[in-house]
Amino acid sequence: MVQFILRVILLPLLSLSEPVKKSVLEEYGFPQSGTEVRQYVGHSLSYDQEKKTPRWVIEHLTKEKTLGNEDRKHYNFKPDPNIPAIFSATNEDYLKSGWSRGHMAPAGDAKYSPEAMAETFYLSNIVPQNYENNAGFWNRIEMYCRDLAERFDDVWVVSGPLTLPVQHEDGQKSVTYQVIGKDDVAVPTHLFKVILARKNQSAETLAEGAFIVPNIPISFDHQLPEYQVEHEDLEKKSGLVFFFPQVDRSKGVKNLCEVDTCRLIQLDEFKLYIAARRMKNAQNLQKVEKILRELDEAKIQPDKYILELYEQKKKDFSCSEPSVLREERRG
DNA sequence: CGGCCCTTGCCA
DNA sequence: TGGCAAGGGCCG
Repeated sequence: MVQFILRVILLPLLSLSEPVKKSVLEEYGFPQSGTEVRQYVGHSLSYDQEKKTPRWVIEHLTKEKTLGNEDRKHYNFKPDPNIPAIFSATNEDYLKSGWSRGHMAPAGDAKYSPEAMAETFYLSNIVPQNYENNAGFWNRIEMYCRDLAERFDDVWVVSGPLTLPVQHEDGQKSVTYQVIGKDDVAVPTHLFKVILARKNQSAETLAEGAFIVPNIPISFDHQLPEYQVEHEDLEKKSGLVFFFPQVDRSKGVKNLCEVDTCRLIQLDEFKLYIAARRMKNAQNLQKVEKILRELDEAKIQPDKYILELYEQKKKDFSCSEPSVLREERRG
């Protein structure tokens, strides 16, 4: 009888007062990693709350999206309102830091939509980038991607920062990277880009290239294939998997630089492009003349497009009523 | 195209 | 008065 009372009545009571011990995980939850994917009009990203930069940014580029007249001059960099302030970079972090605010999803890919363009200026889409790299080599890659969208129907681009290890003289390896501003925004040692292109929605035409670019000045005599790496190599270095779930890879993927050119614009072409841009925006005859003079000094032959612009501008500035600027030919 | 910086003008 | 937004000039 005593045994019965112990076993059937007391033990259950004891176990009720002393329930199965919960794990710390169950009791307190777990650290919120903040690795969820954020969706914007023109791009999606995973944000790195420690580094105060994106981890990766993906965009779907089409020929249509490269059209449009939205002007980046009307937009400013600002903290992403969707990211808690303690995890966000600020403009002050970048100011006089020696590093520029480099877009991952380029503003030039968002000219079709004011919302999309405004969102590319959120600091969640920005990493500290070397000035010359940003305006030069990286810019040329972005131009190549837009050009690629002319030849392919769908282009997906994944971009992001890397902090890669270096080997020291004693053979040991370590990861070090600069941080800037009061928020310690991480300066990447390298940037990566994965470019996937497809024609006519057919898996047979899939072509991909993966690239790792050091965050330093890279002159115009360098070309994209120099920085191409194996898909798996980038996955290993970045800790990311670039699998593009919406894309059928079963038929295999070709090497982008074998199927397409991977040719970046040359210095003369670049200067001509810049000159045409400036010509379009020039507000008086003196500036227009100066642009042509500088081209001449650089021994660059003006092309038909820029000469047409020149003639149009001359007319506009001599007449009292400027004619409406014609539709631009170049994106 | 990619950026920086200075001036202006507005408002609390 | 100081801070912010917009615009213009400048450079690669």
